[in-house]
Amino acid sequence: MAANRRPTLADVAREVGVSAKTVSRVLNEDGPASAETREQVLAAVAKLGFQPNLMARNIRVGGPDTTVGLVIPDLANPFFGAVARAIEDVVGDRGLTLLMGSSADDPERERALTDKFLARRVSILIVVPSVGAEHSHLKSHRTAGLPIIFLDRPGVGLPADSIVSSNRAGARDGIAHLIAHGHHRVGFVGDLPVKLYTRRERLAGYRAALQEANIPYDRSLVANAHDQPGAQAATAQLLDLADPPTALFAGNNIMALGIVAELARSKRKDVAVAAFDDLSLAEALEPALTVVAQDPEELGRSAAATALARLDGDRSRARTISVPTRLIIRGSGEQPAPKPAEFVTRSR
Amino acid sequence: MAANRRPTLADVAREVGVSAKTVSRVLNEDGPASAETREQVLAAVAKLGFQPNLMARNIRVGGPDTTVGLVIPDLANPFFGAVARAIEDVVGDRGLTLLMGSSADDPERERALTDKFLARRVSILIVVPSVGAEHSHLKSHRTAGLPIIFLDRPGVGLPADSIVSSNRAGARDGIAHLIAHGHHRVGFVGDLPVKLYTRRERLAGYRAALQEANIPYDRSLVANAHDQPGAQAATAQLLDLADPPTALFAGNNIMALGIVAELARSKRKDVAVAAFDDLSLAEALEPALTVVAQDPEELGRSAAATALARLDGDRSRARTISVPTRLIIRGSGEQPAPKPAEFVTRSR
DNA sequence: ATGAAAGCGCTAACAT
DNA sequence: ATGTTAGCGCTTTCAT
Repeated sequence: MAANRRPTLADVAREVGVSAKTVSRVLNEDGPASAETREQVLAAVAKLGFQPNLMARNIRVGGPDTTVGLVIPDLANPFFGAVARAIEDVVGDRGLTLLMGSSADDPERERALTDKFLARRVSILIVVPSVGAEHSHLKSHRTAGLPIIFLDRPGVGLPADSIVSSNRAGARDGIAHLIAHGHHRVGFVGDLPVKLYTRRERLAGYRAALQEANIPYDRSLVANAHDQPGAQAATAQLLDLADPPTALFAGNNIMALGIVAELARSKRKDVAVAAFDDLSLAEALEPALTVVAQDPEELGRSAAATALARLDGDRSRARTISVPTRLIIRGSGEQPAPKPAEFVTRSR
Repeated sequence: MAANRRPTLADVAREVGVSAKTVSRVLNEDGPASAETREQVLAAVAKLGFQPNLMARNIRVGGPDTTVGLVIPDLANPFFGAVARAIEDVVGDRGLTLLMGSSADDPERERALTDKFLARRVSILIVVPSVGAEHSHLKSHRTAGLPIIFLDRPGVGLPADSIVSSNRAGARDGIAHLIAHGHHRVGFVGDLPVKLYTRRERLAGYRAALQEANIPYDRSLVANAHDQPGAQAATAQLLDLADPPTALFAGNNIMALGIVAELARSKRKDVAVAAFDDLSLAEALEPALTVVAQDPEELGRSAAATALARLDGDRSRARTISVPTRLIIRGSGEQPAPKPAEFVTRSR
């Protein structure tokens, strides 16, 4: 009825009539133990419902916990879900358990979470840095041998391994694809805040592609949004411009949802579209959505593998690993650009 | 350079020239402490990069850890991601940290994960039971006062709170919608294994709707798949039957992806479709996808709230809470049923 | 306002 | 094959 104290090693030992150490030995398959003792101990464990206190064990053993801490911005974003699954697969093979929590992209929550993980002595810390977060406080842990990996975005104030997508090149490829189909006015719908690493990199790729095609950068073609409804509104606004874009590029998967939703709502099939990051239904859209696909599995695997190598003593310089993206052409980028008659011929 | 030992309370105490207990007092804002001592301690903590060992603290204090353990089948499924986010929001307000891991729907991995959580003395355990898992071993923990909640599916062998969607009624509504538009041959694409609780409940809803409309159950219209490609293949097979379905119902979000993908691939717009669980792009499809939407946020909130009530001493009988679904009609269910003459000619 | 000693549950290092 | 002692890093209890 009442919350009775949980049984301890000593309780089991008393039940059987042996010492605590003997029970410990049986449970950890440490030193020898007679078959009879073992059985009695196991029986008592089952009878009492004993569950070893891992915290007490870890504190005595001194080593780190067999746990990997992962901080992501949003549990509900399938991109991070895929990354997390890949990490879990890799570290699971080493007997490590993945524990994850979300920062909601808030530096304070990120700090609180990492502190909790550190206080729990995780073996590995993998963080998707929040905008505005600073990481120099992790320096001592890193020098003390704790592998720290930044994922999707680089950390700030701490030389540590980073695993990122090749955002700039990927975005450039996507934009170039649109330009190749005759589009000179390409809208960019990016996420917020504008200081976000991935956002900046992808916008840089956008500008690079324009430059390569000798198309001037027009600030009014760049829109921002926090979420899908915002992206939807931003799309509507862009298309409402006096001199509107004939093609749109989504800065991430959420922005893509907004763009696609708005084009479907307004029944606009004449706008070419490409998006950064793949969507599960991209192929079923009409036209099917052309994307710059990231490789979340590879990001996760690479992060986990790098961390494990560090755990095994790799003390080489911190690396930044860039995971390539892949342009998947499905059709939405090939909507033809309207005849130039529409606007004044621009010099080139 | 080498992995130097992490500083402990004693190290900080030595640095300042006070006792360990004084440092402890300052850090936990326990007893009194002179302003000067406090500052010195805080300075030393910062200087040494001291991070209290939470495991050591918990072991001494004896209470449970300020942690909630969540076991889900798949980190990359956005449905569970949304549920997890809702749980985190609720328990976070109580200062609890959500830790989650995935069972891959494997009873053994589920057991290993729950054992780890128990060994870490989580305050709350929330589990999406794997198929074939048995939970009577959790009984002693529950009687010892640990809140245990089953999510999405009921547990086996243990009376504990369960939070589930109203699967049966939801599926019935979805099927009834298809039948109302003239469809008498409705295919069901369900996930595997067929023993899965949600799968069984939704199929029961399917059968109930047929019965209410006096349509005989035709086993050949029920297909199964593990994943999206499987669902795609199953869809193709169903449509290839001599007497094919004129409407399809997806048993979950993944199956829906497969059905939609296959219909897009084969350019079949004449098949009516409805799906259990919403998809992010459902509105942008042509026709837009009619769904029986679950409420993952409410599932998560409800699970968390129930758990917290238990933590606060609620000792009432275990409840099963059913979270209603909502039929969202978007058009895909209203494709007209073909005239009976049509499929006679389709003898190829 | 601060400190000393004891102990949380467990295991390392020595016994026997 | 098993038991004893000490101690992990922290907090409780009781001093001072």
